[in-house]
Amino acid sequence: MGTNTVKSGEQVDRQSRILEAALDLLSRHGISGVSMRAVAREAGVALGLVNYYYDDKMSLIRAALHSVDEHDLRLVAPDPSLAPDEQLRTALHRVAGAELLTTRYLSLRLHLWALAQAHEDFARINAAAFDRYLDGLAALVSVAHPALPLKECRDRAADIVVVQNGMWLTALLGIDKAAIQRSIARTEQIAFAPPRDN
Amino acid sequence: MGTNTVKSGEQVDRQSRILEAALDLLSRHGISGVSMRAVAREAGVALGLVNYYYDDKMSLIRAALHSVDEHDLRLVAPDPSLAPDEQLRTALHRVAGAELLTTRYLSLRLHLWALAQAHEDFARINAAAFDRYLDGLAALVSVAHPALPLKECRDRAADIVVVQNGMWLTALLGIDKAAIQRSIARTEQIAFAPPRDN
DNA sequence: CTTCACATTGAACACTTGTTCAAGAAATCT
DNA sequence: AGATTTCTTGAACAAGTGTTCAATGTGAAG
Repeated sequence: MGTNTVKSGEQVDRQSRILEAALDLLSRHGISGVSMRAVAREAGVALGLVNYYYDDKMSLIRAALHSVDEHDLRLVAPDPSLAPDEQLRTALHRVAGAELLTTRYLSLRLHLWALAQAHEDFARINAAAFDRYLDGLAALVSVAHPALPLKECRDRAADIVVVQNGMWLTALLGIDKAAIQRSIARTEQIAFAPPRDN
Repeated sequence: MGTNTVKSGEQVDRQSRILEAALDLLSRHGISGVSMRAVAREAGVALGLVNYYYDDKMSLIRAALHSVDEHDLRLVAPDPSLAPDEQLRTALHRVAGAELLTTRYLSLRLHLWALAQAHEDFARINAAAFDRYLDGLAALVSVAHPALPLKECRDRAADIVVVQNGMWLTALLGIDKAAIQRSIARTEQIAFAPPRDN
């Protein structure tokens, strides 16, 4: 068991090819474009193999959701090689980076949100991932702003997330880049604001 | 022709019952929950009648999209009975009002966005509606802030929309109301900021 | 009344869907 | 080598899909 022995050719293992195909179809055509047959075709495998690696269609979508959630979490992962406030600043800028503002990722995120609205099962997974993201962001704020009470850090993280979600959504609708840049500046402003004034 | 003669009973005309059913199903179960049969069942009519009023499934969804877009536009409609800055302020508060933060509307909006991502056809309609919304908001800003150049008004409107989209999305994910309230304050801050400082 | 346009029905069509399964290929083990 | 476990295939099935259409109901105009 353990890691599979490498196949003779150089092709990736079929299971992740299948998952990748599902992610691609989901981002391009939405959930109604993700049929087991379409996934099999896109991955270049037989229909039966999709059901071999993933019991259900549900399991397949769940795996896709999980993979995107993991990707999201990496956005707010601490980077010890940077100064505290640089960690926070680069994290805030990452959400408008080239890889992220790619339509594929944004579209994927949108379709998964929509899916979470439709199925209680996905809603739970999504909410949990969202909380972890919020925690990660709050931690970055706290490290960059040690004097700030934790409650306030979480509030700021929540405020930042609102703007970030707005940026993601608005980027999908094709608004001008300038508004995105101004919104990034706004998240920085929230993050690095003086400790409170009331 | 013209308005139909009123049916004997007090029930609404079937066409709008069908559209309403489609909206309901879309908001609750997403696009894959909207089958012609499900719509007919929900509306309490026979299957054939759905295809009688709407040629396609596409036409039905298009009508749903159109109806929500109209609702969106009404959010930024000018209200001559109010003072200019009150018009803008109430419009900004409306997006977090009880009717709007209802899950049904938000969910609908989300699923329609997702649909627009999947079908070029819907994408165009959606983009056009989005532009009209942006124009409406920019007009409100302009009226409340007569000295401000029009370009600046549009920029502020774009910034506000980013935050509003974020609020809508985040409300769906069930974040605390406090963050929403702070975000509304942020939109006001953007709208009523002094004319520029650089 | 008859006529006629409109509204409404549900059966029927061809097609796609998710899932199962017996069969076979390929790798691993003894 | 054979034995065994793991992959991989595509046919088959029942259920669901959008769309069409001949049949019927309904109410107003002639």
